[in-house]
Amino acid sequence: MISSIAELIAERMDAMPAGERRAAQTLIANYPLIGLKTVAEFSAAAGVSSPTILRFVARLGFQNYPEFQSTLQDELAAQLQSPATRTLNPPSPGGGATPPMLEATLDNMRETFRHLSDRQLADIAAQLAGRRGKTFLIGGRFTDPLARYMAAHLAIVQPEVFHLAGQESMWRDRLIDMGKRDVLVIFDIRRYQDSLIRFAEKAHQRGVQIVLFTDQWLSPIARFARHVIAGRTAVPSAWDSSAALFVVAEMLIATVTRQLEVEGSRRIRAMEDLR
Amino acid sequence: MISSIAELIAERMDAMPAGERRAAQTLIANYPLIGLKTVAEFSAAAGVSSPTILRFVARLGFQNYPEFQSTLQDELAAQLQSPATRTLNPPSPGGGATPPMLEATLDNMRETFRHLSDRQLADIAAQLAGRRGKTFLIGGRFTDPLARYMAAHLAIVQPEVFHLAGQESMWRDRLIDMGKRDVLVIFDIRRYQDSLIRFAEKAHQRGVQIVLFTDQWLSPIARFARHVIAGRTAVPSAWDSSAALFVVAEMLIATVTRQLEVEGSRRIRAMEDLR
DNA sequence: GGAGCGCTGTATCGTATGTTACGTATTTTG
DNA sequence: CAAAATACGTAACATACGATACAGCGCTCC
Repeated sequence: MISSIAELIAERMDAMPAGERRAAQTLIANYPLIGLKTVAEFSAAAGVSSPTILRFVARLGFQNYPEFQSTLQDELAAQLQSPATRTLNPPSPGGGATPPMLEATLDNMRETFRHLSDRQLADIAAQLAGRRGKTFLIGGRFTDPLARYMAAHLAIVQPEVFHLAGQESMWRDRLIDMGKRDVLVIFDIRRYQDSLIRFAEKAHQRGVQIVLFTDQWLSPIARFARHVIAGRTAVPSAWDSSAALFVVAEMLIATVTRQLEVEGSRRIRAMEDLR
Repeated sequence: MISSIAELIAERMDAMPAGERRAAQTLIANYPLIGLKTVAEFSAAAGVSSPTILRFVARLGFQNYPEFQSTLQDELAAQLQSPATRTLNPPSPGGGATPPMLEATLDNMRETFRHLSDRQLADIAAQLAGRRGKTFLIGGRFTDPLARYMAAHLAIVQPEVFHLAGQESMWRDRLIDMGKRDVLVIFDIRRYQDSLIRFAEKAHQRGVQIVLFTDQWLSPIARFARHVIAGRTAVPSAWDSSAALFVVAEMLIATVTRQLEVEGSRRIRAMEDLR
């Protein structure tokens, strides 16, 4: 089974004429980036003419150059998105091999945070801690527990935190209470739920600031969101993993708590007195 | 010092208008491949028009789109040629190293799994997948969302999965339905809740098999539990982290799903038909 | 409430890019 | 060694891509 273009080339290289073989070699040498550049650049790097490059990709079975490039890009995307192939990983102490699923989860978290700036986290935390308005949280079928988890914590350090639960009609009616001073935290990963999208749109129209937790393919809600957190979800399982989003949520909780330290601890003490 | 485009974007994202921010987000979400495609494809993915994409790259300081693409390619080339620098020197967009909290969370997971044998996980999964009895899930104040999350998934691949919600009196009465063929999954970390402990004890007396998710100090429920999963919870935050337990839960969900593959997929198909 | 500014999308334009035709060079074969 | 076939590059072509001008719209700030 031939999976990558590199293999395909290696297999047919011998059956190629001299010029095309040079093209093949230069492509392998700096794989796959040369193939993503223009035909002119490729041909210059290989020291052959443009038509030779085109004949080369034609011989590989592609209809035209763009098709060849698309395939290369897809291949690259697969490589980048599953860093499982990465050789360097912190060696698991104790000698026991870490299960693939844990491996993937840890990678997901690292990847997620790699694309998440401190600045962005700080901004979101500030928005949540800024006590000017109310905070609403809601999630989809599988992610609603994350919304609950976050709500459970935030509700302790500050007032006016509401988790939107129950039937759609229930929380849709809560829109009436939302304004531009308020924040709506939404969790939505594939398959994106229409009800949530509609809700987000209406909230957006009312000027509500939306913080979206989604996957790397971005829920359509991203269109309405002030802040978007894109977590990696791919794991060797029948389900997507929300673990990375969970960790981001915990970090936000921690940051918000720290910012509200003074009032927060006062609240907590008052709460304990109430028991 | 700004080395990657991702950093550059993270820094200027806030100063961007809505449309360009959407472009930035989609680029970050599938970094960097979208940026290597044509302007038309990029704009379609971001849900904006082509000129917005061009204004976006212009704002990043590039003279034109090809220049932007070249920079992305160079960056990618550097990454591909030395995969070592990728993990050792993770170019986090914020410019800083991995945040301490993420560091601690990752450590927690590794530690948690180090003390968790495959055998134990397999046993628990078998217990959950063994379809002889019902499955109940419940959690404490902060961990109940984890119970919900697990219940949401398990309920799809097998029947008779119940999350115990609402007031204490509610689920206490459900004890009547529980017997020795049933499994009760409990999440309980500090500060351990009396109500949960009482509930676990009564369930144990009825012969219910208890699977306990707790922290490293072990909830008192451990005494009644058939299986105990002790997750690390310490992080530099005012709160404990449930992330490790979350990951264990996800892994169990995955394993159970795999074991029930045949019946599970039949169930899923039947469910989709019902829509 | 009105005027000004800034952002965004539509439509058009110029051009760089991939593609093809054709002539020359090079190798292969009888 | 000659003749044919294949390979390669030059040059002309068409398409699709990036770039730009302009108008509509919403937003902010007097």
